[in-house]
Amino acid sequence: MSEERKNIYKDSINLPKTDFAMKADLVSREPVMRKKWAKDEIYGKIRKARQNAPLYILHDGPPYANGDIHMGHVINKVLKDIVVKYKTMQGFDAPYIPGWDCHGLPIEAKVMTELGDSAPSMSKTEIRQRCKKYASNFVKIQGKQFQNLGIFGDFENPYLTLKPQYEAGILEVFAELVGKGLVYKQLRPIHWSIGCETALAEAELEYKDIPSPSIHVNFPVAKDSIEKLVQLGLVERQATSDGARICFMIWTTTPWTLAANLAVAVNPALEYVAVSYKHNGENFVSIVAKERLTAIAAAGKLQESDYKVSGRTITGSELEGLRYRHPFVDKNPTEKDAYKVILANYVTTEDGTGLVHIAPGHGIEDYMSGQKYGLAVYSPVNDKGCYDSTVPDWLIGKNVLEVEDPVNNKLAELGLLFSKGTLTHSYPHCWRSKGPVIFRATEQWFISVDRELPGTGKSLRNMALESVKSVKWIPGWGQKRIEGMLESRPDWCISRQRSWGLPIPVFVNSDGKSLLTKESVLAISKHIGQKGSDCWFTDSPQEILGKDFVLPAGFSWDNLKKEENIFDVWFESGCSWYSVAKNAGWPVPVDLYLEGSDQHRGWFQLSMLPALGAIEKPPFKAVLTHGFTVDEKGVKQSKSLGNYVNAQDEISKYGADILRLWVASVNYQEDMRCNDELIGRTQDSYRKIRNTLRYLMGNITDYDPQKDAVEYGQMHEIDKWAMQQLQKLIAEVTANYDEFAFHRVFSLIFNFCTIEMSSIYMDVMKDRMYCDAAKSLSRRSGQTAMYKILDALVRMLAPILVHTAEEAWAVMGSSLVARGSSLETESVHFARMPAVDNSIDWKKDAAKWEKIMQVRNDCLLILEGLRQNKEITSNQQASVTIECANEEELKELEKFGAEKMAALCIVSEVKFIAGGKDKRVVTAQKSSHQKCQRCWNYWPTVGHSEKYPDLCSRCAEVVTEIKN
RNA sequence: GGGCUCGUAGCUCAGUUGGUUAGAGCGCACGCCUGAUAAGCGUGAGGUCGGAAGUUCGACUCUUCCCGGGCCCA
Repeated sequence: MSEERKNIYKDSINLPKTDFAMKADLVSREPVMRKKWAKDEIYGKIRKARQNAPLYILHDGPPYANGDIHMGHVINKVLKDIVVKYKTMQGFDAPYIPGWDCHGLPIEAKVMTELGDSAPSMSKTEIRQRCKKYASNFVKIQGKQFQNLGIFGDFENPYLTLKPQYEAGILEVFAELVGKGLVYKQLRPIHWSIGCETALAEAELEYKDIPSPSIHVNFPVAKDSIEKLVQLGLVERQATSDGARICFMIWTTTPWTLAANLAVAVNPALEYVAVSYKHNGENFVSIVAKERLTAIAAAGKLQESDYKVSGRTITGSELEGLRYRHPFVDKNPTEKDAYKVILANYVTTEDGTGLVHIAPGHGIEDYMSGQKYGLAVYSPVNDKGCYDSTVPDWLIGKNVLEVEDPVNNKLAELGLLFSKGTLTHSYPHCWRSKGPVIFRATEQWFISVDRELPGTGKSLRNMALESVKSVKWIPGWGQKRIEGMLESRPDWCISRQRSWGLPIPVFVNSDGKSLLTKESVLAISKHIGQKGSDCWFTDSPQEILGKDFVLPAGFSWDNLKKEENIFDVWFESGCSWYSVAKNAGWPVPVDLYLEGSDQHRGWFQLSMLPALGAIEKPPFKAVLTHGFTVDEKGVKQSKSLGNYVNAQDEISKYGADILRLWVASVNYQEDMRCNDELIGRTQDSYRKIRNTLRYLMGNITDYDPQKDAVEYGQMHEIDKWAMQQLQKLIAEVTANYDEFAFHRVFSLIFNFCTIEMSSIYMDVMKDRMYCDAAKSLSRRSGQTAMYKILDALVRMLAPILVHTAEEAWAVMGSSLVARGSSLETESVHFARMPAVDNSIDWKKDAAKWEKIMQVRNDCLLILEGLRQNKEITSNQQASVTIECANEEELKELEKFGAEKMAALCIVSEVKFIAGGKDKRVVTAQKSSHQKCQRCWNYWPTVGHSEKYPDLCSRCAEVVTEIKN
């Protein structure tokens, strides 16, 4: 055959042609697209286009305005964007207003570090200005980084917790809570830096190993309780008459807190015994945990022969309520009951005696137990770390860090110091003064979760536990999780002793009485809403409250002092449902909150409480949570472990669509394994999807859906099959999008591209698309199917592959994408999700096609045998005989047609015959026919044409037509 | 230590109310094609379902315990 003739044939073939490049080149292509979106103000246009559509509100949880974004941000924001884009494509008006948490300690701490030595000379207002600048800078940086992921939203007008208007919203919610009597002031232990005379947050603590005193102390059991111990059988009556000192033995590393001791805690489940021994010549019987006996004896340098253990063992729960005498405080300094044994689960046998000395004013657990047992929050220590006058004379005025010896000496003098040693352990220190931190109770503001709201008969806790049931939690176990947290949570401490935040709007008069009413808060909110919270530090009380504000009795303008506590930032972000929704005109509850599962304790819970307090409704209808990234072994990622994935690097290396596809491909409800390799592997899936789109596009360049469409009823059998598979795909993809099961969406689409399209349909269709006459009905039939598949695929991919879908949409051009609206032509993100064509019943033919595909698989397997024996190279060279074991099957296959089966298997020819023994038998051999020089098929009709003896009759016809 | 949660082939996922030899795709190996070509097709090898015990005629699916992760607390 001459070269010339070969070229003629090749030129007569309809090969795929498209501008949709095989190489994605996402890294350089994506930014161009984003610029165009920004220039065209696509987000604003989408909003406008949907302005009369039903609302779907996903309310963004504010990330902290600090640092570059990491994988956690990527997952969270991409998931949100997929939801928003999908809902938009389903016809909803789904706005997305991003927000940032701007106040709080991490920023203040960072700024203080940057300021260094100049910090102490600066005013609060100056420091706050720096903080504001710092936060605003990161809002810009992160906003840019989020948009680089292809996220659409109102990034020009995000909600920021530092905006005056937002702050006013917080105060309006707070006013409601105040009005309902939920806000109160109480002592509570916090970390206190003596050097800086300030409260410290967890983040301001530095843990250092230091030696501390380690002492075992005997607390004498009160007389009536000794009798009880005898009755319990723990102490022998003999011992009481022998004059032995019966004691509860405790262990502590902070002797200075003993002065504030109000109780002794035991674990209800642990076993306790009484041990008798001699100490400095006196007889003792001490109650200790059985498990700690040996260690205690060793600490007191007792040999095994030196002590005797009571026969009986009792559990801690039996000790509850027994009383003791304080070793050196004669009279209980508080108004409330004290000096008794209480129960606490946190008491362990890891160290100590199994009995824990409790000072509710000097430890968080102590405080919690104290609340439970109605103990006072006794904290006889002032700002400078010195005892006040309520302690015994010999301690008054002394610095608590310098009383180790006096306390030990006093205990020794009383004969109650069982042992004295030192212990090195990790202890918190102040990050600025570097000195050890103490726990000390100061006055804090709380929101009560157990007080009843007026007129409801319910507390916030009751309401929360009830309303949790009306919220849809995705996944479902989220409900159990948050319920557990709500059941056990203490009152919410909302005050912080810092500068960078919204001041708690409280005035105090000269008697120390607080001015905090619904009216006062609302008045302040009005002022702050206009001037911002800086005005709290600059304006006078009268300016802040307004001239017309009427002071309640007992207050006058000349004796009002501002408090300087600020709100816990969680209260600020917990009011976003109000501040943001009010401004945007959204109905509350909103449709969806979507955050990491750590927010069950955080934002979800702390949004519910203010909302329930203010409007008696939860702020959301549904809450979706995702897990966290772990490394390839499933271990938490951290910079120190070196298994950290830098999100910025990944984005700039692979492009946003790869990251997005990765997010969509994994089950976010669990931990997500993540490293560079795993993200890189997503490229393989991406390429398969991209090439599928490319091939479909290439085959419909000469197709016009307006003129060339073939009706479903007129379509080729195999095209009908493809159309049916498409309907099935659309139904399943949509259902999974609706359930936020994006990894199933991915898997469905990807498998559709790989199996139904690439491996079956597109392979089979080559002959018809390339070789049939360009305008033939058979080719148009295939094009119609391919067009519909392409169109649907691009739409279904759009929420995930935002850039690639847009690129495909653009290449497809207006002739292929127009749907009446010019906006739809402009961007795929205006388009609608495809809907199932109800006139196509994909379920009806499913069984038939399953059988046919089975036969096809049998054929391919036999052909592979021929190929390995080198009898054939391509399947086109083979003739296949299918022997059917039963008549029904034979009929069924004959009805389908041998020619179609040959096309489906891409072989020379297929024969169906009756036979086979008990199952279908497929045999194949090299075809005896000639190869058509145009279509390369070994068809019986090759040579039939006189004019083109090297062609099959189909090709001869097509070529003749072209020549004419 | 507590609450919630996860553990199916190298990877990402399916496995319906417990029921025949545990599936898919990717990756890998081998082969084919060279008219989707830094593409495409086929075949194959890989799990006994984290481990142990139990319930059951029968468990990846139920129970208990253990091991190893994660989030949140302490």
